[in-house]
Amino acid sequence: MKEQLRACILNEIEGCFADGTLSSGILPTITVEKPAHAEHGDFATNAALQMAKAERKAPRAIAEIIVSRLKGKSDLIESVEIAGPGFINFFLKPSAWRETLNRIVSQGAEYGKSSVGAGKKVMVEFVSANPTGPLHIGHGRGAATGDAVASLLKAAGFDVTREYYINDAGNQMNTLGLSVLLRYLELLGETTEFPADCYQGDYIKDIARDAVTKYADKYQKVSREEGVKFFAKLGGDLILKGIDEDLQDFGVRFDNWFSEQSLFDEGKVDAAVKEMQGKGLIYEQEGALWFKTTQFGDDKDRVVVRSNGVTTYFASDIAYHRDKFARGFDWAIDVWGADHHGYVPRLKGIVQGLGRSADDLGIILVQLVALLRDGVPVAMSTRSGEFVTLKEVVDEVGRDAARFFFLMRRSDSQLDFDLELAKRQSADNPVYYVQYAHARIKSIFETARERGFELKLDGVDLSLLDNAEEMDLVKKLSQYPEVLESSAVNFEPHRITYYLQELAGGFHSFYNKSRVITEEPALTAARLYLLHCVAITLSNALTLLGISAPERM
RNA sequence: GCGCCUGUAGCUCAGUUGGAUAGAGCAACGGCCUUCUAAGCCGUAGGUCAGAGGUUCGAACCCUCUCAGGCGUGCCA
Repeated sequence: MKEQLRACILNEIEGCFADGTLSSGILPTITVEKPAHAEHGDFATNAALQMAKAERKAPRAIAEIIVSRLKGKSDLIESVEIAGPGFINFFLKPSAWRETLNRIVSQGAEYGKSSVGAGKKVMVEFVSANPTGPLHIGHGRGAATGDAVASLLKAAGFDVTREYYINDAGNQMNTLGLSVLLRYLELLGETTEFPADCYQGDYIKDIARDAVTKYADKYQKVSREEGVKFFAKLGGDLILKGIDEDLQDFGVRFDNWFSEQSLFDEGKVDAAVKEMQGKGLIYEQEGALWFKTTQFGDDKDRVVVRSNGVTTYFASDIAYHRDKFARGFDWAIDVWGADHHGYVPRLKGIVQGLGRSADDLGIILVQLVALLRDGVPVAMSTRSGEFVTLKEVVDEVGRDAARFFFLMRRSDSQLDFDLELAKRQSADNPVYYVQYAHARIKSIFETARERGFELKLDGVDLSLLDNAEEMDLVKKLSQYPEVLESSAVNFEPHRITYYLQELAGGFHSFYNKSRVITEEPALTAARLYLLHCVAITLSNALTLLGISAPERM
């Protein structure tokens, strides 16, 4: 709708150049947007303001010229007026708005999707937590965000792959192996000292306990080195399996799980380092190899291979991102905890070092979650092992509420997650507010059916939808595709949660003002048609976020 | 010290990428259920957009500085 109008305006401006009423010949970059106040029309453009300088004319005079040409040119437009310093306000015909409803019905579950992505291959990599412990609530926000962004991009026409990068190489796996081994030995009666830098959580003891029942004292007899290695593998596999289960319960499924270790096994780390050396981007100093990230705007260069010959995680990152592009992805999106924001320049450096644009890597930073219970902070500390896991949260408040809460705020701002609020079945709780709207509509359809009204999709007189609440709803529905698109390209799923609350609010207002099932069959049919469209749109948006649209509540 | 992020109503946050009189939800106050789900609706009140300069027709948004908070700044991951 907006784009049609924009095209129409630009067309008339070109017309003005052609017949000499405007002379600059410079086509302005104009905005067409929904004004904050309804009295300013359905849409407004700043075209005349933008052209004032180049045309050396007063904005209002330019607006006059454009408006005079626009008259009668489009069957969308009811009226046009010039306002304020030179805005052109458009009032569209109600019939133009109502066309949205037919589009929604014909597109159904596809309504809102677009093809701006043009099939571009994009990988969204998210969660990627070390397999050294269960997912905690912070990972949950990353999971919800990554999954929603992936869905949004898919809906915007991108070819999306979801990937989990498993950090199964390096130090932390040894620490895991040692942690399990020590607990295992403890259970077998050995008195051992459990170091502070080992993983303290009870899940380590659980793994050790299982190992005792399964293997008895078999691994008490082997060398320490062999024991650590064995339990690192055992623990890593078990924990990863648990992570996968927790994610599935949360409604997140990955297309691919990518092992860091495989990069080493397949020689990809060496190959990546060699490639960068070949490009002169890696140099040696004090026995270590350094990557020239400063060349790409980083504060300092970063070590790739330490002087003891061991590679850093950064070397893996080079190899991993090189591999992503080698696999044919045009665009790589990484979702990180915001505490890693310092790594943005060096990762952008990798991508540029690979000969690509810095924009080929998109990074979404997800801020901390502050867990509350009735407004009181819940103590969380990874150190002591007393963190709140994603599973606990999902078990307590449910998948839908958890996902909605995680997505309610811009990802780079901190989030307060109140467990009691998330469970409350009242208006304070936005999840229920939105889901209730959907369930209420379904319930109306049920009642309608009992009273002999079936949903009609043909021959419905939509012009009967003319009161304020109905028109507001229709307009709100028509915004959905734009909201979806901007939400996708900006990685901002929170816009969808806001939109959902507005759409649900529009419905609830309508519901309280007007009866759907009336004595007049034509009006009833028109309103059912409208609500059918609301239900489709609510369901489409909720589905995108991984939240259910319940039939009844 | 340097770098990044944040600062909008009492609280939690939006603000369509620079547009017109800055918006929601909680909380507060006042109303609405014999009628399709009150898990709902309507109304009132609430603001120096941290502060100061600058850019221009026009700034919460862009630039500079100051203040406050958070995070980062390893040959750790």
